[in-house]
Formats: sequence, C-alpha cells, structure tokens
Amino acid sequence: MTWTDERVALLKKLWMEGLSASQIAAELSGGVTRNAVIGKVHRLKLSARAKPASVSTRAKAPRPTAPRRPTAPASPNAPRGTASAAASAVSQRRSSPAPIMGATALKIDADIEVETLVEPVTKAVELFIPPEERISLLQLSEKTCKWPIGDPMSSEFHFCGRASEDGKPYCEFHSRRAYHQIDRKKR
DNA sequence: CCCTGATTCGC
DNA sequence: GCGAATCAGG
Repeated sequence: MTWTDERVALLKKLWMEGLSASQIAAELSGGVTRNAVIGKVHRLKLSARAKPASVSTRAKAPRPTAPRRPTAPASPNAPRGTASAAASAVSQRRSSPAPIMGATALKIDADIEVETLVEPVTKAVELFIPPEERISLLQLSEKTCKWPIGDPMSSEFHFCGRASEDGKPYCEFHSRRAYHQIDRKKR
C-alpha cells in the first residue's frame, strides 16, 4: 500500500485525535504496521500531537553504534540480554501504583502527575497478604515487591513484600497489575 | 508479557 | 520516502 493523500489525511486526523500508532494502523487498510505509521508520522513532522505545554525533554538519542540490519529474515539468535547483571543501583523513583502521599501538604504544582493520584486504590485490596508476610516501608529492599496495599493513612497499610524477580519493583502478580493494560478496549 | 512512541538505516 | 528492527520506557 502507498501513502495516498487520503490515507495521509486520515493518518493526520487520527494521530491528532490521539489514537495510538497501532490503532491508526488498524484503521488504515492494507497491512500497515504501527511502525509504518510512526515512520510516516515522523516524516510528516507531526509527532507533536496535542502536547499540553512544556515538557519537551527530548534528550533521548542513544545512537547504539551497532549495525541494525541483520539482512537475514529470521535469526534464531537473540543477541539480547546484554549486560544487566551489574544492575546494582536500583533506581526506584516513580511508578508507584498507589499514591503514598502523606497527609502533609506537598506542593503538587500543576503537574500532570495528579491523575496518577486518583484511581489507584479503588476499593478493597484484591490480594490478601498474610500478616507475617507484610512489610513496612522500612523493610522494603531491592528484592521485595513494593506494591502498596491498603490505606496509607491506616496502620493496616503495608507492602506486598513478596519476592520480586529480576530487578523488577513488583512481584509477578503485581507486575501485571502495574503494567498490563486493564481496560485495553475503547474505540 | 502487554503496550507506547522514537530512532536508525538498508532498501 | 519507506518501514522493520531495535530501543527505551510504562
């Protein structure tokens, strides 16, 4: 398939409406992949989309230096898994499914982070952790699941604490809760 | 594992 | 110009 004016127009429209590249690819007929969409979007120089304002930290140009095209169709080899054992420093700043916000007044500014502080702790906890396994904030380590459970204001508040594997911040169960799309539907 | 956009570079 | 492969991140 080629990029006809119509297809490009639709691409622009959908992209500006905020649809993801894969969604747009699905709309456009012909085996168009999301990569094709993204590539086109870049060529059209319209990757801006509906940016709120500022936050244009575009400092991300890796430049791997290594050749990218293997030429061979499907290489059984997976040159992945590079160096990762030396992990060590476990940066654990953001990405907390539930807000830890104390009652203290932390200046929140007008950041977008706010949305994150809204729906996390819906109703009851979906996973019961035996009291023996519960751990407090101070007991968290690099190998414990850091999924918060309960009301931060309550004395019942605790963290999952089960083993988190491979440098991940959460155990397998909560890793899904954290990353996997919950309502991947819509459209 | 799922997904997102960003980038590179052979074609 | 195109887009698969790859990266980096949630």
